[in-house]
Amino acid sequence: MNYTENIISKYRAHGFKLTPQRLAILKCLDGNTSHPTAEDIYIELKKTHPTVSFATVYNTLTSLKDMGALLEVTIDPDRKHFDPNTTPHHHIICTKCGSIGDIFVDYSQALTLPEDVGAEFFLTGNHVDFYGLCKRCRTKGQV
Amino acid sequence: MNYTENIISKYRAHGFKLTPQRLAILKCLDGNTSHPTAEDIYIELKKTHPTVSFATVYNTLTSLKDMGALLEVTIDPDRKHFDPNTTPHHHIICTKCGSIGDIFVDYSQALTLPEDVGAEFFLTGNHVDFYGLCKRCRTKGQV
DNA sequence: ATGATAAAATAGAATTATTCTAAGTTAATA
DNA sequence: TATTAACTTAGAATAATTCTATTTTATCAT
Repeated sequence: MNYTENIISKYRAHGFKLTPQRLAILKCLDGNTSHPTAEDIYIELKKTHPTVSFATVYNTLTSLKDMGALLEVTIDPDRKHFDPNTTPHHHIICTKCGSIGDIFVDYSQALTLPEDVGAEFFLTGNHVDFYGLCKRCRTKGQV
Repeated sequence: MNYTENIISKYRAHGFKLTPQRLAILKCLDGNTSHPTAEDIYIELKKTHPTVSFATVYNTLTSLKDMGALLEVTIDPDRKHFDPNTTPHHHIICTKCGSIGDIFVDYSQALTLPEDVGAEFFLTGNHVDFYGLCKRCRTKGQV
């Protein structure tokens, strides 16, 4: 069962409607590793659904988040990005072009807290951001 | 030389003015580990400088960032937080109360990229966010 | 000390991302 | 096919941040 099919059954299970707009948003997100913003999705949707509104995009994103089928990525200080891949992973960000990539490695073993903090804090997760220059930006020369 | 003295000399070196508002913002930031937002700082400033404006707060924060004396922390999806501690470190976030703590451990040795990614990406830094429940929220029971 | 001046502070308008609202539309079900 | 709760829509509202035009002031040369 792929992403879209999986979520369609989740929508049904929750008694939510399967509207053309929602299906189009799912199609846009399925396998999407570009970490789009709400606006990216809105622009993409406009192509097939010219009357779609931002409210629908945000509403759908919220419903997906609520069902655990979408993650909000807090990396860009200016806007929210979204990630349909909900398996735990980390991100690698190009500080020149802003592109975001995925890193599927579990670093939990190595990421131990200092004793004093670890004794007080109930740890539930971690997330690593890697910074640097992507291949394209490296090649194309300096800023 | 402490934080405030250090920055005062940087301001002088850059030919910037040392205004009472800026000095008050420096005083508010010096040794501040609470990761305040612009509004937090604005509210604090109001106590001693009732006519201060948001523009002054933002302008000063920008000048500090430009001088490398302040870091913008992108952890909260809804607003920017600021950190006067510019030595590399990581953060620990309570998912219940939103408080942000500092972790001064260098995990770089352990945070190696997968070969294929590492070969293409010029890595310059990393940042770890730890998630969980702080002591207070653990103790006070469930949400 | 004083005056000149570039830099900064201020109030409020503008911008941008996101959320809300009210009214019309529709998917799902009986 | 009718009913209805849920959805979509346009546009207003909100909130964080930035911009603008004007007034004020820290600094420096005198």
